[in-house]
Amino acid sequence: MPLRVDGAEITLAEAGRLALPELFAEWFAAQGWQPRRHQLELLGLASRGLSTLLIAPTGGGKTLAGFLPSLVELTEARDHDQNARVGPHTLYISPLKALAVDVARNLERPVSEMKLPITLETRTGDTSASKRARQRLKPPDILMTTPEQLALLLALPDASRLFKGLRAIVLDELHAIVASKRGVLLSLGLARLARLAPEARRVGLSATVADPDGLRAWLMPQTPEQPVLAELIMGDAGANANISILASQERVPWAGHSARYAMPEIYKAICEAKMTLVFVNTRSQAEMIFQDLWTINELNLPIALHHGSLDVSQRRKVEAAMASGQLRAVVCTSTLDLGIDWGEVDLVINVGAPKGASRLMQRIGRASHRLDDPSRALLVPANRFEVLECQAAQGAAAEGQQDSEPPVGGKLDVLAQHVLGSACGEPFDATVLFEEVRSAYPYRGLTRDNFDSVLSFVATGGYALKSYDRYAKLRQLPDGRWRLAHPKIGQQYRLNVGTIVEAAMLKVKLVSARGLGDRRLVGRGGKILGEVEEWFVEQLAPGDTFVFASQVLRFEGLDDLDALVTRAYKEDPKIPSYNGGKFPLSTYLAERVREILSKPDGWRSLPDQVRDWLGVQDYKSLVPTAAEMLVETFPRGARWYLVCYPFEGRLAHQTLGMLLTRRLERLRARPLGFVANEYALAVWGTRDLSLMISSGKLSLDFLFDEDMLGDDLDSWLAESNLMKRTFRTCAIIAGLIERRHPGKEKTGRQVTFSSDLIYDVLREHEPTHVLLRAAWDDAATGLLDIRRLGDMLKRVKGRLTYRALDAVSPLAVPVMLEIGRERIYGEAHEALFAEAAESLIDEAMQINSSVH
DNA sequence: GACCTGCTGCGGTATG
Repeated sequence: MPLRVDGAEITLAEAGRLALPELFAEWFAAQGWQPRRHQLELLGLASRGLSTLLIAPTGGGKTLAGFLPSLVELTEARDHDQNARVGPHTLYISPLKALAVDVARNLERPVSEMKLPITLETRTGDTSASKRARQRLKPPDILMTTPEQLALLLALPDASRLFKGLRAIVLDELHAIVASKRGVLLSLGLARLARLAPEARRVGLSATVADPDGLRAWLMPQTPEQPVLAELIMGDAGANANISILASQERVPWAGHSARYAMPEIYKAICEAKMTLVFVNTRSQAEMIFQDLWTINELNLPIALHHGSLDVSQRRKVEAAMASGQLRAVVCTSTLDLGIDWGEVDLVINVGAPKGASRLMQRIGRASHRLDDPSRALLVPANRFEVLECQAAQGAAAEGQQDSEPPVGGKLDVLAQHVLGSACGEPFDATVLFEEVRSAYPYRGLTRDNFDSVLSFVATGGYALKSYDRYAKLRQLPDGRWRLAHPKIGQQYRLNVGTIVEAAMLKVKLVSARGLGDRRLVGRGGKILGEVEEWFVEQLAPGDTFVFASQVLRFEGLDDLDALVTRAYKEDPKIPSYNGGKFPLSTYLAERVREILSKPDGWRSLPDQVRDWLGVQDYKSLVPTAAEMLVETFPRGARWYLVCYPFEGRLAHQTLGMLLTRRLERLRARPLGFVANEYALAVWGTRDLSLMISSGKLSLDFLFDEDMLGDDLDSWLAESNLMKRTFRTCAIIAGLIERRHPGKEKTGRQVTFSSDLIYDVLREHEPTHVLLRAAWDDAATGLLDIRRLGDMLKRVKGRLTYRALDAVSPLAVPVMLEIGRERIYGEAHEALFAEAAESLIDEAMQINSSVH
């Protein structure tokens, strides 16, 4: 893209000389670099005090671009009141502590090489208390920190003094942060900064996203009238990624997610590359694949493991080994999605469903540092449906389509935390705070009513909890402003700041043991290997074995918050299981999968086995077009099954399943249970569903009508454990329940217990409590995916295609195989037989049976 | 005997 100055086209080098002070231009030249276009553009906008969103792929000097204007300003003392300034000139916010440290280290080089008169420091939870205290008195020019630390800094009594001189705020990995409650908290911090330092410009650094305007608005203080957008700079796109799908010689499984069939082929790809990242979707799968690779690792390649449940020290070791080029492969989860570029990765393997085009592109981007090198990636589908999903993702990548998550909207529990934090500094005026909060993009639509109920919750606990002293956190001064009820509450706030709420975890401690049975003596001291979720350990009996931290361990017993284990040499261990989040199949990829299905001409590019599968489906039942939804009924054993294919992801299907069974119950169809996967939903019962439909007793249009969302959702949800879990998170974030208290850590069980208790009290006495509403909002957008379900029901209205079949169809096999594998709603007490896979597949693929 | 799903991230301060 040519650059123009006063109408004349100029080269980048010339532009660099124009915009960059000589000192900087020389330094660039000494590196053998030319300033990139986006770096110069950002300099230009920053010099006019404009806030900017910079979207660029990794490896393009994006971070340096973000800091360049600050370095120049600080060097040239364009900043007039520099001597008067007490606080930092530039604030850098990263979602990862390690990234803040890494960026600081990278920035120190130009600063020291050019001998710039600039101080820069990091401040995270790892920073020593003494350094933090010193930083308050004498802050650096550039402070690099996390969203949580910003909240803490803003809660200091001298926050306004500290930030008055702030000139720039750099927000790294913005696309990732806005999609979480951490981003919501950060947006409130930014709104405060906008009041303390109205002149500070913002720089957002982001990967490519689906909707840049959403991020541009997120960056800016909003006014009620119309959205205010930051400037936008698009960095040059990198070379297109070279993505292939594993063409396996093996049989691709009908269901399951292990991808074990492909292990030799994955190993071969690792052997042929210099350095490979193997991304998987879950921690337990990372453990499993790592084990499998080791057993076939004939060449003894150095292969490592990296996921979020491993101890930090273990992870740092792997990272260091990677950076110094000692490893040939790392099996990892999304821990390595973001941040630092570790080493010279030249191949990315993604095992299992990609789930989303943007997520996949982010991962693949890890495979090239240099902009002009195409990244190489290999997708390994774990089952037949995933072949379709991989192809959808491959197509999306080729077209540069994005499906990144939009910013999370204003949450009431996060607001409650912020309101409390606001009172920690100086007393605040409610109306001033309300206006400030509304200038944060996620809260632009917040009503005064909602704000007031949050404020009253923080002040008193709300109507139902008013009589308990401990929930009264604010007092009103005679002039109407609000202050903390007690200084102790400020300390409580600081200890519990942040929006990350973890499941109850136990540390896994490797100890020594002697003897057998009752005489077994187990040591108490040992090395911490990492953490597993409490509920998993609760299922273990002493003597059980499981794989963790890439070794087989024997569970010995509990010691307070530790699970004691010893080394074991048994075969068939249990795999540790974590109850983590679930990434749903993105709507965008779902659409593409439906497109692929609906165009038989394109099936040629699919592997033979997958093509045959779809071919038989087409012959025996039907392969739906992109717009319609296929519903099939068929008998099997003593039951009748109804299978539908919305392709909307497991979460939405679970909710649909729950609602459908309730509706079928009312229609006297006697449903017994349902099971869902990412693509389909199966419901079954004892009555002849085909007959009910053909005789008009059961109308599919009625069954799938959108009004079902109003049906029983509320009553069902209120009773469910899911809602209690969600409430626990909101209650912790809002400060109703403390996770940490001076002097004592709470166990997960204690927290859960008090949370359940409060939940029941509120449900009975104050069903409209802010936190119940917050929890409902989270459940609706998260675990239940109600919006998506609603959109789907709208989409398929009047477009249901129905087939009454004699027997199971090929497309139904994967979801049918899920039966017996998981706990089934509605049929908890009935013993379920798992479907015998072979007979099910034979029946589905038989083509001489009669067809309706 | 084959089969097994479910991510990541942060976190205090004043005083002795």
